[in-house]
Amino acid sequence: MRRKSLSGAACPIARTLDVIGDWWSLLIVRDALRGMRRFSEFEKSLGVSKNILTRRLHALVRQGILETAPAADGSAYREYRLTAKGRSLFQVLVALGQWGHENAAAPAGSRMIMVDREHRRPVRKLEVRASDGRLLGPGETMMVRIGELAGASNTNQG
Amino acid sequence: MRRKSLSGAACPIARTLDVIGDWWSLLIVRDALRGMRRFSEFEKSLGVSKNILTRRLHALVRQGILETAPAADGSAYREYRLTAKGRSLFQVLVALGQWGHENAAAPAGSRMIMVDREHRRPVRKLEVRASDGRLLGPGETMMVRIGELAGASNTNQG
DNA sequence: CCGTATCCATTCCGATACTG
DNA sequence: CAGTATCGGAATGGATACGG
Repeated sequence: MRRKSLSGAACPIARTLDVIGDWWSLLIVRDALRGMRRFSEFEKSLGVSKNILTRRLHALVRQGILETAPAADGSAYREYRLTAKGRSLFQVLVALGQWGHENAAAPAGSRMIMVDREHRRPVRKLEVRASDGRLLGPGETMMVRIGELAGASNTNQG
Repeated sequence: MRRKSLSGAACPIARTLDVIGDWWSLLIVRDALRGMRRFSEFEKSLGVSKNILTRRLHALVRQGILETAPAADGSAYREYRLTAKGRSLFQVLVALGQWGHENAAAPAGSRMIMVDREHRRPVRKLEVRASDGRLLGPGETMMVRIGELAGASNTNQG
């Protein structure tokens, strides 16, 4: 039988899960927060097949989390942008990232990226300094507090 | 073909979704944070059939989010308690609740409950005062900030 | 009360092939 | 590049019946 809808639940947690409780949606939003807009970007990042990417993208648009616009590069295609409603999922992703960081082992060699909380995009140029003021170089690590971390990597699978 | 596992993903968000990305898990954790421990409590609260509740419960135990212990009431059965790992999902639920509160309409007449952040349980006795110091009574509402809110209701579906 | 065991319907995901 | 159209396999959810 069909899965029960929770869209009318009194609990806001349940209602949220009804909207973005599925697997791919949050990963798409994550990538969108990183600045991705084009179909092929999502496809490459997620390693998902076109048909289900299309389905998820359309579902997110239907729910007002993404919106389409003419592609910025002038091509005949559209791009997918987060709405305000979609951007506000940022907090959810921070919490998920933080939990995973602390409770699910990362594969060797993986790295985090920093996200600009104000502009809600990945920070591409960043100076990181240790407590003694020394500038950290590539390969060095430091602890960061929740809220500064949105989690990500440079691989193509998640 | 089979859904790809993200347990080895470099991104902590993806790893988290691999663990608790499914529908029921977070709702069970939510109820556990409210103090529920017994099979029948979850069953009644979620309105889920026994067989899938069993499946989800066991999965959560396997992943170290819940653990079983002899029932506190001395009966022959077990109860399910959150581990530290499970309790730390609190932040995720707060974020989900906050988003739903702001972006998914609540049905008429639904109410929120307050959660004690330190003990991570619902607050059963609570004085709520308006900015002028007046004590709010039943049926009155006020805005609360994220972090004070974990979302819930008094219905049996979510 | 707390499950286990079946059975069925639906949904979801992935591969592949095809199109403008 | 950005999809659409099928297809099959697998996991999921729900109903129900049964047992300790």
